[in-house]
Amino acid sequence: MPETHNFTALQLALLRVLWTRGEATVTEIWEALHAERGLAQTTLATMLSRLERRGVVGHRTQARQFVYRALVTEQEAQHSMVSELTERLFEGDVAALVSHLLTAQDISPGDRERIRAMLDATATPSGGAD
Amino acid sequence: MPETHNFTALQLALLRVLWTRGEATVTEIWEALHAERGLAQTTLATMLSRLERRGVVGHRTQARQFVYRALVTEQEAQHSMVSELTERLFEGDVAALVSHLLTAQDISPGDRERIRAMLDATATPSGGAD
DNA sequence: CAGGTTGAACTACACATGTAATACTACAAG
DNA sequence: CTTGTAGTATTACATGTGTAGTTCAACCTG
Repeated sequence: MPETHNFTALQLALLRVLWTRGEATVTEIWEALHAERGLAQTTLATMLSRLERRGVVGHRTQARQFVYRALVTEQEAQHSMVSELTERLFEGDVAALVSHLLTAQDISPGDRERIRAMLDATATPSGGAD
Repeated sequence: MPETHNFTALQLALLRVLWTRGEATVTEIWEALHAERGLAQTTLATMLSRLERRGVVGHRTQARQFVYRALVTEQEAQHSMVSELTERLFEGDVAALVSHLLTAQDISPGDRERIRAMLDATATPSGGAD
C-alpha cells in the first residue's frame, strides 16, 4: 500500500466524484466535471486508466462500459496527503500547521469556534480506549 | 505573482536551506542536503536554475559563484500550499482540515494542548488588539 | 449482413520534475 | 601564455501529468 498518495487537483476531482457516488462511468464523471473543467471524455478516461494502473481506482465492466470505483477512501487520501504536507512544509509538526491555519487570514471566527468545539469533543479522554 | 506555489519535497528542502541561511551557494546547499538525500551538485544546480526561471529564487554572482536566495518567504509558501491543499482536499473548509488533524492518529496530546493554547492566544478579541 | 454508434485502447505531445553527465568558460598559478 | 580547476550551462533521459485525437472492437439497427 502506498503510504503517500500525492493527488493533483484533477485526480482529486475524479476521486471526489467516485467517493460521492460510489461508482461512476467515464461519461458520468465527465458530466459531473465538464462544466467546471471543460475536459474531453478521453482525457478523463486516460486519467482513470492511469489511476487504475497505480491501484488508486478499479473498475468492473457493465455492458461494455467501465464502471469505476475508488480503491482508496477519502479518509486515506486526506490522511496521507495531510501527513505529507505536514512533513514537507512543517517538518512533521502538526501543531505548527494548525498554528499557521489559525494565524492565516483565511480563517473565519466561525471556523475558530468550530475548531474549539472539535477540540473539546476530541479532548484527551480521561479513561480513553485505543 | 504566482498565487499557488506547489513545491515538491526537494524544492522545499532547497528553499528551507535558503530560508535558514538567507543566502547560499550551490555547494553550501549541497553540503546541507547531500547527507540525507545524496544528490549530485549538478542536480541541485539544475533545480536551482529551474526555480530561478520560475521566479522562486534569485541569485547574485560573487567571484563567479552564484549565491542564491529565496524570493518567496516561508510564510508565503506555507500559506499558498496550505490553502491549495485545503482547497483541493477539503473544498476550502479550513475547519474540516483541522478536524481531520484532530481525529487523525498522528497528533499527540501535547499537540492538542498547544493548539488549544494557540486558539486562546488568537481568540477573537472581545475588544483586544490585533 | 452492413454500417453507424459507442466506448475503450493506443498514440501523441508539451511541460515539470528528479537525476546527472558532459561541455564550456574564465580565473589562478606556474 | 598554457593549463588546471572550479563552477555554470547545456544536454539527456525517465517518469508523471494534462490534454486529446485516432484507432479499434463490438453491439445495435435497418
